[in-house]
Amino acid sequence: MEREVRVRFAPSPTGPLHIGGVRTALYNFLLAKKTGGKMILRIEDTDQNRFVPGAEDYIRESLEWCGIELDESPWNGGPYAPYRQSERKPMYMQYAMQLIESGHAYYAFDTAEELDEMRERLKAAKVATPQYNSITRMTMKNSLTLPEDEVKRRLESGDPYVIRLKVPRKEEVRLKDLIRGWVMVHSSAIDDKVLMKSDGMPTYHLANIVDDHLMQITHVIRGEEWLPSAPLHVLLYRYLGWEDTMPEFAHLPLLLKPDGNGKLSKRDGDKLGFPVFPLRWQDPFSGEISSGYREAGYIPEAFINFLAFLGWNPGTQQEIFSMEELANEFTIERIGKSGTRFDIQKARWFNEQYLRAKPDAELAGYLLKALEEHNITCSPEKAEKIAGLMKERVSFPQEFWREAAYFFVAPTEYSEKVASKKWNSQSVAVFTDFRNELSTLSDFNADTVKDLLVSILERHGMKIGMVMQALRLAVTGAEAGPDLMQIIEVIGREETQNRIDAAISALSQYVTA
RNA sequence: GGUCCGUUCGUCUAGGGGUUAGGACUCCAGAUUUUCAUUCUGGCAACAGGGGUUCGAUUCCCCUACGGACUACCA
Repeated sequence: MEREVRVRFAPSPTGPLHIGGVRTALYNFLLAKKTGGKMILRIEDTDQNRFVPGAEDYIRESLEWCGIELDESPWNGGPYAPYRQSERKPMYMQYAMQLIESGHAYYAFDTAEELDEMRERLKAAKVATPQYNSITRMTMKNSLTLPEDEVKRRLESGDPYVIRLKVPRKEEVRLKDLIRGWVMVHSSAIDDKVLMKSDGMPTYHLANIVDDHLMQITHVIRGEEWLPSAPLHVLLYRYLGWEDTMPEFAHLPLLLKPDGNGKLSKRDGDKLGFPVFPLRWQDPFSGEISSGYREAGYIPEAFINFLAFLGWNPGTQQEIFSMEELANEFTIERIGKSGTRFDIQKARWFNEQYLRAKPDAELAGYLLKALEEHNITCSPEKAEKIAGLMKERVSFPQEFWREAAYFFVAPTEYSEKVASKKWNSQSVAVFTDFRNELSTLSDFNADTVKDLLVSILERHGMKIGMVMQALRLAVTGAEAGPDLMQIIEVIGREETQNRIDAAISALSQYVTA
């Protein structure tokens, strides 16, 4: 009997959700969606010292923006609630006790100073990896070395203690990773990890295994940084007697810096000028602001498409995928093994593709919003037309306003380059006729305006190429843009005439002969 | 340092014992356009190195180099 697929994304609310975390969440979601399974979100807040206000809301809002839907979460509940580890605190101790009783864990009373001392001592003795393990634990203060009655006394008197896993001295721990195949680690490389902290909270390792088991998780898809501790997790499943329902593991390759070495960090975004977080974030302590993809103008579907391809591909030539399509095509087998260098250029390209695929009416909304902020009124029809003219020349929605302001505001500055090269007495003569005869047009649209211009040019013995750039300059002040006749149609007859008049007087110094 | 993971164009990648090693982004050139952009066409550009195995390795194995992660009472 195949179990229903149940995957989880388990972030810590210690700050804004990193883009790598979003990808991890996405892959989990995709697997759930493909298999008709369930997607669970669990908040791993076992470290009270690292709690950051607002981080949990940020996670929630980020996933919503991305279109990653949760079947079970702290916010919409589920059959295995609660979904916050801090609220599950009472559940963990019994499993730690179970491990102590079966001889797989023990109490340890060492202070931080004593631990430091031990590590220093080992370092001085040139031990490669100073760690609390099968050998060193015999020199420390724990229930393996202390007399039974002293352990009892310490426990009863409330001495601070932790519970550590008793990792065997010599044992091969094997683990099958869906992406990497069999991974083998010798138990001597694993230290006696703390399972229960002295504050009564479990560590990640214990809480994670207990919750994944209790929540019937079938696949653990997480970042590669967890691979080294995965064998430890296998041990935990084994000692708890849960090995037969242990989830499958898939460790995702990391997202790397665009340049240089190392994994992608917050600093890289600042340095290279792109966001590393889905949403804008203001640090509640320092007030520092980090930019987000949403605010930068990325369309969530494009962002998701881009993210999906960072380490995964469908094996076909198709690149544009909706969430539905991604879910249909997704398989863990097609996730790559090697780290992925982050390339913002590709994200931008995806955004352009999505922007161009959107209907003009929808795009008009972006423009309308910007216009509102600038106190400019505009009909939806006009905004739609402008959006249609502009959409193939912008990468982000906010550029609709930035690049198309001349549709609403007459130019106050003119491109020096075009003015000096194209503005002359001949073109001024043509424009004078043109602005006057515009009034004679009974039907004012791009076609009739163009016909008029062509006939005037014929009269002057000139070709259209000789004046178009100058006319564009007069009307928009810019060197480039969409079809000029369309622009004129949009801004209207009178405004066009006014702008030509203004340009003729403003650019008179360029007229030489 | 130790353990583990990885290595195909600048980047994301397909492929896989015998291929002109394919695509996408970027970049360059040409065509189209009233300009710019779009679009179209074309171009530059890769199997980290050394040993094996094999008739034949980019593909399989080993070593080296390089890169990465981990090495906390953080996750």
